[in-house]
Amino acid sequence: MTTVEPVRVATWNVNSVKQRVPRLLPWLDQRQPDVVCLQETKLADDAFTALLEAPLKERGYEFALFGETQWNGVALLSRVGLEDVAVGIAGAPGFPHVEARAVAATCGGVRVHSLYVPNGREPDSDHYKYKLEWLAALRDVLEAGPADALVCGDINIAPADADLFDPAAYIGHTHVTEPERAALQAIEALGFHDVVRERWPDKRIFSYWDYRAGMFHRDLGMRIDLILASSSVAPRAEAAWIDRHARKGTGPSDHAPVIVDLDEAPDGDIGPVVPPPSASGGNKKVKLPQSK
DNA sequence: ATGCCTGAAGGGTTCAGA
Repeated sequence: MTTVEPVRVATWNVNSVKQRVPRLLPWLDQRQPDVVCLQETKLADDAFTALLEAPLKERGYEFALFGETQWNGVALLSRVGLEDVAVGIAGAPGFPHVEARAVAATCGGVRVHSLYVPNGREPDSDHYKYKLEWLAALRDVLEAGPADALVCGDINIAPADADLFDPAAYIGHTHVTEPERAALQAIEALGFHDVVRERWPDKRIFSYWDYRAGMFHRDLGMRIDLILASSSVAPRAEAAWIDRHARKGTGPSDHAPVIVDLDEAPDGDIGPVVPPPSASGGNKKVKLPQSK
């Protein structure tokens, strides 16, 4: 079933949800997202539930979790339905055990993936190979999945040099190598659109700033947290931005949330919105906004 | 120094992050 309501979707690497509760709950109240993908929760599922079940339920959210005690951990919050939850990426390798890096569900008619892609550490390391294999498995899952989909999360790849404060400083490092960017492009070749970059083609926009050395205040960051919308969903993206405000102040994550507002499903999915002229009598004509 | 912060585990320090 396809939703007819506008939906606000966000993704945020919170760098320990336990430490971030004083920022997360006010941010939910302020931004009112309908679907929230969290990464680096760093909390086992029972501890997450004990910590957040009450405040999330109070705000109308159901949630799906894939956590572990120390590292990684992803979550998916939704107040527009949470169906067919899938934990992990089928066919993806572990390191060596399967890490808590993916959870997906269908929310308001859209398949939403909350992802924490492996870091890669050093090019050609075992961890780097793991990252590339993991991304290849993700691509296959997306190819086999529903057409209406959103890929959200800490992708740990800067799609282009414009997504780095100092491209020269990153040459030879992970997040920018050709195989990593090719893995992202293989996902985009399925029809996925980087909706934030498409909305702000020339803007300096980052989603991560190192805690050290005043990097945020000097706006020296990277854009590695992405929302990719499938070809059927991308036209519904009415707004797309990075919520830099959430990186300010006391006790922030080192990542900022990324937010996309989806307008209601297109006419073809929900029937005509405007009645035919013969049924509208003497209504004056109005100029409709051009669809993008 | 070549990780300048931050967080987790668990122990008085180490590993991880990008």
